[in-house]
Order: sequence, then C-alpha cells, then structure tokens
Amino acid sequence: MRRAVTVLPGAGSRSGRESGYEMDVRSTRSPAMTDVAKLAGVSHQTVSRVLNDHPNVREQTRLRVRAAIAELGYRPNRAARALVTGRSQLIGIVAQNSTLYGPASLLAAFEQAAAEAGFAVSVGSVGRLDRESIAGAVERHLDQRVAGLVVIAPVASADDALEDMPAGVPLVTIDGDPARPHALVTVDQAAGARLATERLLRAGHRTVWHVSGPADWYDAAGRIEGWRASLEAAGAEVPPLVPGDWSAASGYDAGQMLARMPEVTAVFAANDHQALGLLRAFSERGRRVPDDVSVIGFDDVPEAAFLIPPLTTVRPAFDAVAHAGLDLLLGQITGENEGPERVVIAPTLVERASVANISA
Amino acid sequence: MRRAVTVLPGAGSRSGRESGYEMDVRSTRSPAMTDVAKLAGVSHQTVSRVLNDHPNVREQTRLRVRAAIAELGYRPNRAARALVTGRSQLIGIVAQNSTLYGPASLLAAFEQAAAEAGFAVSVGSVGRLDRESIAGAVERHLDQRVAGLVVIAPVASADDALEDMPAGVPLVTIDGDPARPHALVTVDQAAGARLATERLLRAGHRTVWHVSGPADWYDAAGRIEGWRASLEAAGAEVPPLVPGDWSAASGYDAGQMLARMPEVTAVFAANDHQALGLLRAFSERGRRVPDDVSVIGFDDVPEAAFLIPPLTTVRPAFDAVAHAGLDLLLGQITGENEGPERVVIAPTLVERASVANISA
DNA sequence: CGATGCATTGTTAGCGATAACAAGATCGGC
DNA sequence: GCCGATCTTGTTATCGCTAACAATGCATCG
Repeated sequence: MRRAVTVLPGAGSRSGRESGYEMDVRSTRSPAMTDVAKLAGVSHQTVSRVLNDHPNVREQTRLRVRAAIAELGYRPNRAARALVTGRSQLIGIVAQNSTLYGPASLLAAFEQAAAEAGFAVSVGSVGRLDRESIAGAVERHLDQRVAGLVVIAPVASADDALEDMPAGVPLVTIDGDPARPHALVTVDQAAGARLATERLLRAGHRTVWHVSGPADWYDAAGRIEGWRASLEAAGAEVPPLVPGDWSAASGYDAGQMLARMPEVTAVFAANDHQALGLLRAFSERGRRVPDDVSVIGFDDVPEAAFLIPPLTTVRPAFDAVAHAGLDLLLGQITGENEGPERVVIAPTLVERASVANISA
Repeated sequence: MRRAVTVLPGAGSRSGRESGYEMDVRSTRSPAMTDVAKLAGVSHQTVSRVLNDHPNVREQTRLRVRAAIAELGYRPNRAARALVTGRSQLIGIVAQNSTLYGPASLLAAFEQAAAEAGFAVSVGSVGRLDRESIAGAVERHLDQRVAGLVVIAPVASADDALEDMPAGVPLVTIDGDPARPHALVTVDQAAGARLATERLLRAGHRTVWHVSGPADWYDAAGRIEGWRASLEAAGAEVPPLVPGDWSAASGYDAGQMLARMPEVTAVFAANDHQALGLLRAFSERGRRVPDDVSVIGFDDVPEAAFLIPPLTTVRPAFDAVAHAGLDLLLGQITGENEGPERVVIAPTLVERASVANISA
C-alpha cells in the first residue's frame, strides 16, 4: 500500500505542514477528536456534539464533521468517554460456565441484541453457581466499570450473591427468583409445563408423569408446578415425581424405571436431554415411542428434530428473553424506568412426532 | 464491619480529617487514587507505584498504601488506565454464535484463563463465519480498544477477513489456517484422527469408514487427512468418504447407508453428534454396536459417556487450547514474543464401550 | 433601534490514571 | 565529614473525551 518515496535528507520534507504528510507517516496513533476538528475547521466540542446527536448543531456543520470523521476513519476512544462519563459501553453478563444449551443460546442471543444497541458484552463465566463464584464474577465486572450487569441466576445461591451488590448498578437477572427486588426476565416455566401436560392429556392419556430437573433450580420448580397444576385442573391423578438433574443419564435412569410400569403412557421431561435419555431407555426396553409411550421435552435443542422419533418439545424463545433483558437493562442505564420490572416470556409448543393419541 | 461510632454533632467531627468520616458519607463516588493517597499520607503517584509493583518503594510505605487501599475498598479505574496507556485489560474473542459444543467450551475455557491473568473477555459472536460478519465483529472489538483479539476461524472465509486487520493489534487465531501469518493454536486434528483410526485397525478391522465434517472446515480436513494417512500407512483399503455437516441428522443419514453394507465394521465419525446419529441408525437397522460395528467419535461431549453404548471418542483438550491461545496473546501484548507462533495441542483417546475386537 | 432570547460555536476544566522529570533523603567511599 | 550515586517520593503534564460556561451571531420584540 505505502508507496516507496524517496525523501531527500535535510530540510524541507518535514517542515511546514504539521498536519498533512506528517500525519500519514506517524500513522501509529489513531486520530483523535481534535484531528477531526482540525480537518473540519471546528472545535473538538462540536465534533463531540455531532457524535452524540446534540440538537443544536447546524446541518451544514454536521455534514462537514461527518465527512471529516469518515475521511480520517476516526473512531471515538471509549476509554476516554468512559472516564469522563463514568460509564462504559460494556454490559457484563454472568453465566454458568457450562455447555448447557439454554445458557449458551442465551449468551449468544444477548451478545447479538447488545451489539445492535451499540454495546459490547463482557462475559464472566463461573464454574459453579454458588455465592462466592457469582460474587467474584460480579466483582470483576464492576472492576471494568460495566454500564450494567446481567446475571443468569437459576438457583437461589446465585440470587443470594446479588444481595450485597452496590446500589446504583443497573442489574437484570434472568431466571432468578421473582421475590427478589431486582429487574427480572423469566420464561414462564409453569405455562410451558402446562402446554406440554395439557397436550398429553388432550391426546387421551389418563395422566402424565414428569421427570424433573434439580429441585433447587427455579426453572425446574416452575415446570413441576405447571405440570401439577394442569393435572389437578383436569382432575387427573398426580403420579410421583421422578427427579433428574438435566442430564441425559438421569433421563435414561428414569426411563429404565418408567418403562417397567405398563400404566405409564405419557411422560413430560424437564428438558430435551432428559427426554433423549428417556427415548433410549424406552427403545431398549421395547416400548415404542409414540405408539406405547408419548414423550414431550423442553428447550427445543437443535437435535430435537432429528431424534427418533422427532421430539415434541417446548421452546422457550431465548432470543425474546435476551431482548427483553437488554431492554430492561438499557432502561435502567438511561434512567428511564427506575423500579424493578418483571418480564415473563411465554414459551410455545413445537409439535413433532413423539406424541400420539391414546385411542389409536 | 463498620462499627457504630457515636459522633458528636458540631465542631470536630467533620473538620480536620478530610478523608475519614466525610468519605463514608458521600459514598456515591467510588474512591480514586488520590483518596487512597490522602489516607496513606503519600502522593497519588506512590499509590500508582504500589499498584504496579514498581521496585523503588519503601516496604513500610507499600504496606501503608495497601492498608489504605483495603480500608477504602479502592479499585483502580480501568478506563483511566486504558486512556493513558492506550491499552485496556480487555481481550476480545470472536466466535460463531452457535451452540456447537466445541466453540462453546472453548469460550468458557478462555474466559476462565483470562480471568486468572486479570483480563476480562468481551465476546463478539457472529451468525455466520463469512468475511463480513467476522470483519464486523472485529471492528466492534477494535472500537473497544481491546488489548488483543482471539478469533476462532475454522473456515477459510474467517481467515480471509483477518487479512486487512490493522497491524499492531495482538491477534491469535484458533483452528485457523496454519499458512496464515498470525499466531495460531490448533488441535492436531490429524493426530486425533490417527488415534481413532489406528485404534480401530488394532481391534482387527480390515478398514475404517469415515463420516466427515463439512469439507471447508480446517478441522474436518485435518481429520480426513489423518484418517486417510493411517489407513495408507497400515496398507488398508481406503473406502469412499461419507460427507456430513457436524449434525446428528447427517450422522443418521450416513448410518442408514452404512448399515446396509455388511462389510462395514468400523466407523470413525468426525464428531460426537454425528456418531450419535450413527448409533441410532445402526440400532434401528439391527446392527449392534459394538458387536457388529465399532464406532469412534470426536469431541467428547458430556453426553458421550451416557450414550448406548458409551462412546469411545477423541478428546481435544479445549482448556489446553484456551490456555495456549491466551499465553500467545499475552506474549504479544507484553511484547515478549514478536513473531507468529504455532501451538498444536495433541488430543487424547477416551476409551469407552463402542469399540470391540473383530475377532470376538 | 436597542434589548432579549435562542441557536450555534468555542473555551476551559476536569475525569483518574501513568510517564517524565525534579527534588529530597540516604548511603558508601574517600 | 563532604561528595556523587542511588533510593524514595512528589510535581507536573498528558491521554481523549464530555460538561459547564462563555461568547458569538441572528431573529424577534417592545
């Protein structure tokens, strides 16, 4: 790119235009606001005003400044801005260091939504969801002077860690405890569970068994609650709960048990991985899905459509959660909505082939 | 912590010590370096020296400053430091917005390693790995004045986007093209493939079939290469390649085909999801694993141990990749190692129950 | 036609840290 | 006990930006 230029030694070449040729040479430093100002023939403050969309700038000036910005390839120094405003354009997100499908998709959706709003996302993943781990990750983010914080807090211990958060930091929790005093976005777990349970009852099943997630997770608790409520509302018997831990292994174990009971014709698994374990166990024990047993999962993981049979499941709309969470957070950051707010996202049922009518 | 202290109203309490009681009251502003300096009875520069471990500070002073830091709960303002040094303590990471197990674990491992080194990680996930998406994510990070950049670039188009990167920004690519001129960390895909292929040959199989990943991924190409090399080295016939796309669905399709060929007794799948699809297809068509067909996967996803049968697979040691990548990057940031370096991580074979000797 | 007001622009003063230099304290060697 | 070298500390300038205020121009109004 840079052409070879013969420069005569001695006077002349470096003198005179401080801004022109010189600028190109020491291209190591990226242009600052004053460079733009000089080129556009205005003060740096006017450049700042253009950048921040202040109303009182003449259209003509605005255009000239924008042209100068484009010509120099200027980009504002976020550190300087953060220093003077006390706020960065960074959003911190604390999530469990896991490859669970839910958290992973949530993180991705969040990053995307934040990028659209001009924010960057700093992740602080934690190994475990205990109080110390969460507190540590929060500290690290506060260190970075994040503009706001999103914490995925699916268990009580995570919420606990948030109690002694310094006030004034915008905070949104995802999947947290609705009883806590911060802004919150959750998936309506109970509604999702009702969707699944009612679908199975509608297919003619006398009752529906449930392989649940770990009881200390709010998600799991909500799904249990919705499942039980549906059964009771329909006057169906509530069978004993089969506890699991989100893993395929626990679903398989549950399936090994359920497959031995002829009366079990419909199972609602608290997530798709457990459902996968169920499917395998049933197939091993010769119970055909959906002919003998109907199964519904939760999450709609990418593989769900390719299982045998394709899995009917509840889809939690992670991107809606992410967008809602970000909106809440941005509202707090800009100071528009003060009080904590709650957003509840309604899941939908994705019908595939793992449910059959009992009459068939 | 803070003991209840009776403060007499009137004179005395507020006067004199500008730093003591007053500080606690206007706790809205977090303490700055000058506050610490005042409390410790030194200049702010000395505080800075203590913070940055400069050699020429008297031990006694150092202790006094540290005590003041602790008492005030002072934490340095990263923005101010970034402004004056021109470098943030932020590392950007560009990865595909996906829930593929590999990238997701890599991200998590990276964040952890970076946190240990005192860096925060800003993620820029992209929907697709094309040139524009990558370039956009890189831009956003440069905007944030990241200290360094890690790009997971498993396909050529991702590398392409890095060509017109401004020089001087520390950059490490993961899974990229070794022919490119930047620092690089890769898993030795070929070695992993050899591990798998040789294991199957050693079990007495005449040859090994391969269900590959998408051909434009370097990972997939490396695994194909290793597989082919092993067969040729052993003088075994090289069967036609069965192409896949990482998904369980493609593994299932491949399995439907392979199950019809009696001569197929050993299959190496390019990842565990494809292996999962294979297992299902084989089970559907009555070919028992491992009695009739042996299968090996790649990635060691959490479910691998719980499949039926538990899957023998190649484990790429994502945390080693992350650590190596971070070391390389930190080396560039501190200016220790200039030239591009390559680190190749050797994978290991995790033996489970999906491989059997052909003699049995 | 001078005063008043608003729109537009410029000037100055920080934000909180590090870097460069200056200055006082301390020390060894003669 | 004096001198220069070294250790330790303080002072000042600066990074690039925004906030607050000042200053200009121009239209509006009594």
